[in-house]
Order: sequence, then C-alpha cells, then structure tokens
Amino acid sequence: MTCRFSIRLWNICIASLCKARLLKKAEAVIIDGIRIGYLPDVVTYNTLVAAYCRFVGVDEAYLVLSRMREAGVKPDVITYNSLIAGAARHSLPSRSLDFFEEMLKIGIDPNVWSYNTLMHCLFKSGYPEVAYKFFLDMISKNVHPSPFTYNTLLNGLCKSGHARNALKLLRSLERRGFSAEIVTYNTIIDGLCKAGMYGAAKRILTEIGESSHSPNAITYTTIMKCCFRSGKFKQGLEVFAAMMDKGYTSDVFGYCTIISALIKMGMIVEAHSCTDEMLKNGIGLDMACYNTLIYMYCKEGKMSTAFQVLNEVVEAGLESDEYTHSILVDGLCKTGSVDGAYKYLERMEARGFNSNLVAYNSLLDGLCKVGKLDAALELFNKMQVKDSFTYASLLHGLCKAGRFRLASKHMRTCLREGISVLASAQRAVVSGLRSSGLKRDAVKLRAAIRTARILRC
DNA sequence: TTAGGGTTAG
Repeated sequence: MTCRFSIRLWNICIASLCKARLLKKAEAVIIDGIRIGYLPDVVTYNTLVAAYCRFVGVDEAYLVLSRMREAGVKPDVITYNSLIAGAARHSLPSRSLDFFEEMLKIGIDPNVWSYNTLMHCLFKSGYPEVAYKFFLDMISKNVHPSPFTYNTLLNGLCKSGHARNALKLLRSLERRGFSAEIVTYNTIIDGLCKAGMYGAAKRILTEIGESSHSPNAITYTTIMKCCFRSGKFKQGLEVFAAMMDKGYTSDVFGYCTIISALIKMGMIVEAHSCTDEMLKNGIGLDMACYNTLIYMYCKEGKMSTAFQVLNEVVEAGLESDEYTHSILVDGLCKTGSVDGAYKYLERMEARGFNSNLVAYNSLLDGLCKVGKLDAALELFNKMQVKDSFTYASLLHGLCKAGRFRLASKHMRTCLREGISVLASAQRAVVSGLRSSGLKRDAVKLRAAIRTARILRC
C-alpha cells in the first residue's frame, strides 16, 4: 500500500516536471526511480507522451510509446488521445488519422475524447467532410457526443464557411435538448460576424443576455473585432470601453485587436498608449502581438525600430512568421525601400521560409508604384497563387505605364476565374483602352465585365 | 480535446 502510494507521488512529481517543460529532469527522476525499484506504469508513460507531444514533437512522443511497449506496459486510450491531440496541435491530420487507425487495430476503443480531438484536427486542417464523417461514425458506434463534440462541430462548420448551417444545427440541437454554453455562443457569433451576418450575430448576443450565461472577454473581443471588420471603429472602441468598465481585464487578444484598429485609424498616439498600458499590466507578448507592434512602427515609418522589435522576438525565444515577413516587406516598400523589401524576401527564402501571398502582393504593389514594371511582371509570373490584391496592383501598374492591352488581358483572366477586381481598376483599364484609341477593345471589355456581373448574381 | 487577436490593392 505504501509502495503504491509512493509510486503515485513519484508520478505526480514527474507530471509536475513535465508541466514545467523540464522533460530531461522528468526523465532523470524516472531513471532514479527505476534504480530504487519503482517501475514506470501507464500513467508515467502517458504523462511523458503528452509532454513530448506538447513541447517537443509527435515523432518524439511516438518514441516514448515504443519505449513503453519495450517495457511491457500496454498503451491505453489516453496514450492515443494524447498522440492524436499532439498531431492536431502540429496540424498533422494524416498523423492524427494514423494514430486513430492504429488504436483501432490494436483493439483500443476510441472514446468521445478521441473523436472530439480527431474532428477538431480535421476541421482545422481543412477537411470538414472527413471530420463530419467521424461525427457520424461516433454516433453509429454509440459513442455519445458531449457538449464539447457539438461545440467542435459548430466551430468547424463556422470556420469552413458554413456559418448559416452551423446556426441551423444549433437550433436543431436546442430543440433536442442541447443547452448552449458561452463557448457555443462565442463560436456562433464569430462565425456569423465573419460571414457578414451581423443581424443574426446580434440576436445571439441578445440570447446570451436572456440565458444564464454572461459574456466573457472572448465575447467582447469577438464583437469588437466584428465592429472593426465592418468599419464601425467608434462602436468597436465603445465595446472595449464597456468591457473594461464591467471589470474584465483585457488579455493579449483584446489588446492586439484594439492596437491594430487604432493603427488602421491613424491613431498612433493612442496605439502607443494602449501598448504602454498592456505592458504595464504585465501582459505576456506572443508572436501575433509582436507583429502588431512591428506593424505600428512600420506605419510610422520607423523601420529600424521595427527591426529592433524583430530582434526582441528572437531574444524572447519566439519565431517570426508569415505575418511578420509580410508586414516588414510592406513596411519597406511603403517607406521607399522596394529593393530592401526584395532583398529581405530573398533572405527569408534562402532561410527556407516559403513566401506567402500577402508578402508577394506587397512587393508587387511596391514595384508597380515605383515604376519597375518589368520586375513586377517577372514576380507576377513567378507567383503560383494570385488574388484580387495581386490583380489590383498589377492592373493599376500596367495602366499607369500605358500598357492597356496587357491590362485588358489580365482583366479578362479575373473575369474568367471569378477574381473580384476593384471598380477603380476596372475603370482604369476600360478608359485607358478608350483613350489610347482602342475603342472596340474598350467596348468588348465593358460588355465582358457586365456579363460577368450578371453571371455572378 | 472546443470559442476571440496580428499583414497587402483603392
């Protein structure tokens, strides 16, 4: 009895070390324990598997599973749930599925937690149909969905562009006795806002007021962001003030949202005050927040300070991401250093970073604006993915250089592929064709634009 | 294991 109690304490000690990310220390405690006769059990190994998944990687966690087997300890559903969650955290849907299948193969029955995690991973990775298939699978196997399952399903539907269906599903679930939680409400509000269904989002907010739940900081941040996204800056600021008045403490998400909006409104002084307040409140900065600060300095034209913040990112042990690079490339272009932006992107690519669409769009726009059209066209041809931003910059650049025939050709590509083009760019191409004597081309293009508009309706 | 934040065209 005493011995079992000691092993329990030993496992608690290992779990504490793992929680503090002290994995080597945890391993050393295990070795010391074995020396004095303690044998790691399934709890010990599961703790290690979860910690390796969280702080190291899925492959390393799987090696722990091999060690577990070698030691004659059988993995259980918790072991596999940790592995599935680890794969989900690293956005590895195929690994998640592999673990799920392996679990079935060795005779471990997945539980509701296994399904929830797998579904979340699949939704997050852009496989909503496969995720939904597993929802049906769990029902067919009599694994009862939990509120967590429904929240995951609703969130997955919203994130994959099916907010309307998510709302319908919520209503149907409510009719069958499901009681929405604050997570459910926040999920649906965010989905509806992102789909532009503001009226429906507002009705859900009213429902929260009528329910036994209270809005939390996430509700406020979601509403605030919704206001900013729809151009209602004043209302967004009011939501932030209301949140603070009600005694909620804003976290890094809230501050990030508000600072970014202030920068966009040109309220740099206020953005700085808000940043100071955030730092004074001891809010830990994450990469998204550092990106907002870098964005602030770029907008002020203080590129050297922006790069200083980038150094702080490295010192903080964080890794810059695609947002960082896009913001800096755009900042360099807008402060007149298009060459610097080009070189920066080249350096990033040499370091193995895959350039993203936004960074390329910013550079393309920068090149067009300084009249380096050939370089812009070279970049345009190199780009694998293009969107309405790409074409807007290119069309304006081509029109500015009087190359209306080429602009017209690209305009037609947009119409054919359903890429929306700014009305100003459309006008520039049509009037450019007309003024340069290509009247028939102008008429034809205008007709094509009208047809495309009708077909879209 | 579920909810919110950060970048580009005019």
